[in-house]
Amino acid sequence: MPKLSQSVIDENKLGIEDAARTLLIKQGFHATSMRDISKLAEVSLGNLYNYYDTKEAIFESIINRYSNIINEKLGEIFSEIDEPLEPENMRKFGEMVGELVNQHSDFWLLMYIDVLEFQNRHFRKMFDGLIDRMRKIYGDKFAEAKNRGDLRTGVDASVVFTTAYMQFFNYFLVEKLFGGNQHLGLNDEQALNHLTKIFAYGTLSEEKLSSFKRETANKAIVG
Amino acid sequence: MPKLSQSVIDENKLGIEDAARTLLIKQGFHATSMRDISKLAEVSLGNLYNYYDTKEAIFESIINRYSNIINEKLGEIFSEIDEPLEPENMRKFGEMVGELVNQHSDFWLLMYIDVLEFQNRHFRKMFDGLIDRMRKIYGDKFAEAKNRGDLRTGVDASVVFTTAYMQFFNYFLVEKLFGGNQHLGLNDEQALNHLTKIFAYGTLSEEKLSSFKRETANKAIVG
DNA sequence: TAATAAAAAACGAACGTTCATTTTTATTGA
DNA sequence: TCAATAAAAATGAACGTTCGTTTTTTATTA
Repeated sequence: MPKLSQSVIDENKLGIEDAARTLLIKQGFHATSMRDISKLAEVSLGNLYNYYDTKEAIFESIINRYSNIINEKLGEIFSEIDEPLEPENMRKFGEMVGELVNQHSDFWLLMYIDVLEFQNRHFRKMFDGLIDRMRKIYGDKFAEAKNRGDLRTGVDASVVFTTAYMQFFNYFLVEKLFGGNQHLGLNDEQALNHLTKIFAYGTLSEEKLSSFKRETANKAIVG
Repeated sequence: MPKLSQSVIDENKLGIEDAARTLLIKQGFHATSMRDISKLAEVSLGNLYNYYDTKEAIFESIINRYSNIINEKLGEIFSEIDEPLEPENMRKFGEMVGELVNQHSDFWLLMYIDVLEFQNRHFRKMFDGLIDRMRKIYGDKFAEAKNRGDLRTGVDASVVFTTAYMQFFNYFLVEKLFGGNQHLGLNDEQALNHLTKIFAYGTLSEEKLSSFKRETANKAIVG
């Protein structure tokens, strides 16, 4: 029969990758066999090799496809946050990061597969130079906030926001994948409030803070 | 021959587990074969089964042994921190967590193996009820700090400290295993300073903070 | 009918585990 | 003190499966 149209090929590949992803996140890379994939995808074993050269090629294709989705979602999240340093917005940001993690936890399972099997070859770009990307998105806002005097001296807004991103991210990952079971002793709502509070206002009371400022010792830390 | 002395058995098991761990963290669970382990441990394939019932049993024994070491190291770290909320101490704490992560990054690779292959069955206890353990260790100190008025109102010291722990932990893990490559745009020393600053004093200037307090809106967040 | 997709069969290699056999050595009796 | 012994430890070939991949055969349709 003649060559399949590209759209049909794409559909078939999507079906295969859906099946493969389901299995991969459930049991890892090596524990997932090509026979498992062919069975779940309802495609013959041999035919898989008409679409992909190797098993790893399936894994890579899944990651590439999924990365695009995640980056898109992240872009949506960032675009919704216009004033990233406002506590309300930071909390909202954390909330959206939490939804992303919970809705797509399998994506991060794929990342762990990548860390273990491929030294994170395919996922390195997720974290490499993370702060530069934040600066690209919010650099102007950060500069404005600084000029307005919104920021404590010695604190870099892009570091704060990137740190907050990592913290929210990690909080929900631990809850979802690592059996955190309310590891902060709070439900998600309360945790979001508390984390936001810490990032915005810190821990120490103003009295304590000013007593610290009177001392000379903590040059590197006191800002 | 009569039974080997327990000390010899323990030595032999240690040798096997050292080899197995080396391979597991390099290539994952399913990619590591019993033959690989027997070769590196210089023990015959069959003899492995005199020491362990299954391959998974080797994995479990490694985790149990390693968990004890890590918990001991964590205990040492905690015991060195007498005033956990003092910025200097918090920074010191972060530094020690960093050393722990860097010296034992393979331990957390084992955790990712566990997440993928065994739904984190063996590692759940690492995070489950984490904050309760922190309260057990520092509860008195936290209460004292609160009574002294060191803490911003509405901020729970045990949440702060647990959060800081997670943040330090995650920062070094990302750098070590996920290709972070100075993902905060700072070297480790600077990052420690900056993170400590955030936890102690927060982000917002006092002017900004007081203007927030005048508003009625952010009841949940403003503390 | 010619070209291509899909399916089926087959490949050698490797897997975890078992087991008959050999080697080792702590104990024993003298 | 030291062979003899018996029980445990160590061995490596072999088992039945399963692996990723290749090759061959069959089905489909412009």
